[in-house]
Amino acid sequence: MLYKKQNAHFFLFLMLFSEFSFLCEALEKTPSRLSKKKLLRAFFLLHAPEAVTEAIHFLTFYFFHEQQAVLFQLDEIQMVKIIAEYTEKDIDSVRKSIKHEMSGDIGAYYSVHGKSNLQSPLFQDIFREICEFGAIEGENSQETRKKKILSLLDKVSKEDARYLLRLFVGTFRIGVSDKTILEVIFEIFLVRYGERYKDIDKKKFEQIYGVFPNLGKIVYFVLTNQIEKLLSVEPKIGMAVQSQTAEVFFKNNALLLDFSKYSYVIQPKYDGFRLQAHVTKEQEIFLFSRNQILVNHLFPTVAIALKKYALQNSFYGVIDGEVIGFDRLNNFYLTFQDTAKEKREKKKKTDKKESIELQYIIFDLLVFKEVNLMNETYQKRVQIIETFQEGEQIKHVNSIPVFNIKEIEEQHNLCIKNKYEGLMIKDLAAPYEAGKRTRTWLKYKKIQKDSLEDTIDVVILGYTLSKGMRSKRQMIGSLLVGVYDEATQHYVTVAQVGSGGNQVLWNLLYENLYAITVSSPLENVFISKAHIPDYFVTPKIVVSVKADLVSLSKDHTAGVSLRFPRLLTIRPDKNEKESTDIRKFLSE
DNA sequence: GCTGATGCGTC
DNA sequence: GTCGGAC
DNA sequence: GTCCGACGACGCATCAGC
Repeated sequence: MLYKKQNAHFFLFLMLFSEFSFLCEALEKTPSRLSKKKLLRAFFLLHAPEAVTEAIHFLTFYFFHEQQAVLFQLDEIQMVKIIAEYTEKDIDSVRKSIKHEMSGDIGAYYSVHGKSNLQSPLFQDIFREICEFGAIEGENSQETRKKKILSLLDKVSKEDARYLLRLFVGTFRIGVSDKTILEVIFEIFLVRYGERYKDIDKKKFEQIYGVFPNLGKIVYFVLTNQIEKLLSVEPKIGMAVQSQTAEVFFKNNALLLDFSKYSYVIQPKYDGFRLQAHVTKEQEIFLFSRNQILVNHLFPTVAIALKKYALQNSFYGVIDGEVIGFDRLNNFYLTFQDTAKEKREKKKKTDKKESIELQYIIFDLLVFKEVNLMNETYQKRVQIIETFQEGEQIKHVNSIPVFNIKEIEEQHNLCIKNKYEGLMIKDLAAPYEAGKRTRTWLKYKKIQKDSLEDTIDVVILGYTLSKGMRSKRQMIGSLLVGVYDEATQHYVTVAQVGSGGNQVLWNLLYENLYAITVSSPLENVFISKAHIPDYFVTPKIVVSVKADLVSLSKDHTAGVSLRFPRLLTIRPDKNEKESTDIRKFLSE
């Protein structure tokens, strides 16, 4: 009996890959989040902690090779070729089948048409092999990747390959993400340790995850009874904290603000890149992106300037802020697009304009020396920042107190006039909530104010089929839209629109577009290679869309394009030539 | 060595 | 980034 | 209210193929 039990435990430690893919399949089929959580919990409790850790890493795309995140760099067309070759089918028919019958899901295609294969390898072996993708680079690397995929396909059943292939193309579509997994881990904790740690709630778990964003390790601590270790997690200089983000502010949700109870400040909203800077006691600099990726190599000048700043202020700790290009000569901030050009990878600096620098605008302080400030009020954190002296490229955000909506409107007008993206409204009493989108930070962008003014009418030139879950509700994934150019009598494209619009609208559009679908575009319709849709239509139907701004474009044939386009409604009252001349909105 | 297509990561 | 759908 | 995954433009790096 004892032998049998030990044996059973041994067996469970050696989890099969098929067990993992069964879990994925069950999760995918279950619509209810509650049921998904039940499935996950049962799975986590059944398997050994080491196996669960790796399973969670798999589910959250967390693969490392020599401390580097693994990138698959797999060309989707290449993937189709591999599958076609392996299953001895014609490439074009495979491609078409994936698009039309499988909602763009290469994994689903393979689970039906793949090679039958009864083997089921150990999960940990597959996991290890996946990590090895991180070592592949350079010339002929696509060939090496191809071989690796072929060898993996040889090892797993066609059903199991479904999630493997989805991993490579970057989507699981099982309706489970980190938040759900964290909840499950918390529930396991509650059952096991709830009695002993009565004051530990879900919020505490979220806080831990916020400063220690590694679900695999968190579950390992819980499953191996290392609760004290887990609960003592603190933000650590050198380890990225999850960024706090803001909710959108609308005129009609201004009720979120309670001026009688709370104090608020506004700050200009800079249209650059979020940057979290860590300075160690030894003056070592770590720069992290919004998604906790180390980006020192992208902003070398910021790192140098920060070092000076730290030295000057005897500072070490963790800072949050925004990095944005600034033209010193002409005294203006660069557009987002231009700031992006200032990022440096391996590129040489030859084209660099002398008067342009990257500024780092600091707006929060999470750790100062040995002290964790995340649970202090924002007021206190800002006060500490203001005791520091600004540096050459290192600036402090300007906070202005506001006492009513009218003042917010005034400040908003001012910010727009000064070419900021808008403004941020921050609650001075709030702590820093790592990884949360909170109402203690609100973003108020230009578009939210002048929504009517910025509505744009465009004509539909083509459409592309929807993928994944969306394909269960509607045929269309996105519309290729453009404008009519009077001067040249051409239709030129300005955007693809796939966000916005409800199911009813999209299905109505499909009915209308189906009837005017043509096999090739008319002669006066100009579409670049980068935007060839699945189907072309005769220019006829006009829709109104909303966008944040108009920017210069290389790929859209209008020469300009819409940033963050979303669908609003059909305009049956307009004909194909009555589109908005959006060039006049170009922001520079 | 150049070009075009594509992935990755930012917003 | 925006957005709608499902819970 | 929260979570999830559809969908967008764009710049840079990378690599296949010429």
